[in-house]
Amino acid sequence: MDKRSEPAKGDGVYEQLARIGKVVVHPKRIELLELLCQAERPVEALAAATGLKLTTASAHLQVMRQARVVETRREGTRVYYRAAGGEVCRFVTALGDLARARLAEVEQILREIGAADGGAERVTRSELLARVRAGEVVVLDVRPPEEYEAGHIPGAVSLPLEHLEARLFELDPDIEVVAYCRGPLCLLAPEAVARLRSAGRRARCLEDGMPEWREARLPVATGGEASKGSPR
Amino acid sequence: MDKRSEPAKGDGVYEQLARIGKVVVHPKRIELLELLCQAERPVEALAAATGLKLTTASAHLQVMRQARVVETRREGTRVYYRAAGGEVCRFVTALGDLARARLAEVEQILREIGAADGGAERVTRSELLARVRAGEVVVLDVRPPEEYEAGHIPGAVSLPLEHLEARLFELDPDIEVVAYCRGPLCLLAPEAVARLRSAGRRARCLEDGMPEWREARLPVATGGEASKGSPR
DNA sequence: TATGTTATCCATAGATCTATGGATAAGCGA
DNA sequence: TCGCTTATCCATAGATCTATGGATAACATA
Repeated sequence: MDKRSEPAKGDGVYEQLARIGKVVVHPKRIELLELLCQAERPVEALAAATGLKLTTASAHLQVMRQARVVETRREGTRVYYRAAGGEVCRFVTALGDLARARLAEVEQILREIGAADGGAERVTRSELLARVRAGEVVVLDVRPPEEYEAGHIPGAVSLPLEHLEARLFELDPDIEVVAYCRGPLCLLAPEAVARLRSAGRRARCLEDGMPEWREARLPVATGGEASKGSPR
Repeated sequence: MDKRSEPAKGDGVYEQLARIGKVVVHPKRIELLELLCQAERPVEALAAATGLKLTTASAHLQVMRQARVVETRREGTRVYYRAAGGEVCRFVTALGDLARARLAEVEQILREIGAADGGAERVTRSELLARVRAGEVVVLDVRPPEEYEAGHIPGAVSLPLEHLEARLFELDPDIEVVAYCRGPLCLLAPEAVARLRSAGRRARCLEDGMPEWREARLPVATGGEASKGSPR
């Protein structure tokens, strides 16, 4: 008669799968999950990033935790949430791929917002590897610093979108820029490329983003940049 | 003011993803989707297979259709539903993988029902390929005939679980049997293996099932068997 | 111990979802 | 055109989900 304990409820396998499905039925939860696939964050930051009230965000996170797709870590008075493993990111990626493939609306929206501008001209991962090795391009990580620190392409420069103009001088004008961000649905890199181009630079987006890079088993670096930033 | 038309509703990208998420929030819809990843079927068959009333099944299928994860084909008075593409199956697979990885309950349930019995002793796809080439094993497709016809491992014998005992004589007792079914969550192959063993045969399950085989880009045959069954 | 910060818990009103029976529609064959 | 089969549409009652404000809990620090 154990009816209140959270883990069990329906005992069929499909009821269990639906527990996870529940996570992706709400737009904000998908957004949260995508953020958590980039880096861990405290509740407050997640609420701010998604435009949710603190209590609402917390409630959503509880749902996700019950489904075991996120885990937490406490640090003082703060609780850091993170994706509970590679399968989680793979699942979100599969969801995104499916949506892009089947829902014309998605591509449409991406186009309208301008994210699709680089669609035909994205750099493949293997091309990037070759050209970066040859010193022909510089790689730009335009995500927020905490995501960069949680994992980035080795050798990439962290330059969050909001500092792009201010720190433009750091980039050699004669070398092409390849920007990347969270993934195909993320607008950061396309926006960066647009701005770089209007500043007269050569710039392109990388195909996909960090999760896909990781998934391709390519090397990932963590922590701050060696050359700049306080190593705190 | 266009508020009733189905495709648009929320226009953010995440609202669109949630349209698809909605499909997997209900256990029965996941079950339907998994069936549809194996073969197309008319509504009535789907209702029967999942234990739903016709109208309820139809309602679920409408939801899935709105999300564009299934497509239909009309044949006389019957409407055949099918998964809307490879991304759909990939998505369901990712969901299953995630559930197995994160929800201990799933493995637990599978074990209880007996599906996990072959866990440690499943045959990998590459091993199967090698041994079947060497003529050391016979491959058994224990799914319903319509699923076999929609796509099976080349050379596999169709022997639906319910006919296993009746047609046991067709199998050479001296050669090992490798059975496969829909995937890691499907109970057909494990059950078949259990029965074969209790009949004194050597038998094992293939890892995963048909969708994963397909996903691995291995060859897939369609239609009935060359040797038996009307070729209609 | 008192205070402030960060997050969770709780109750609830309003919105959304599900199952179901009855009516309707689309094909098929006589 | 008249049944007959298969599937969809419609209205609805009951269940479930979401957002939110207020209370509570867990820490840190003075």
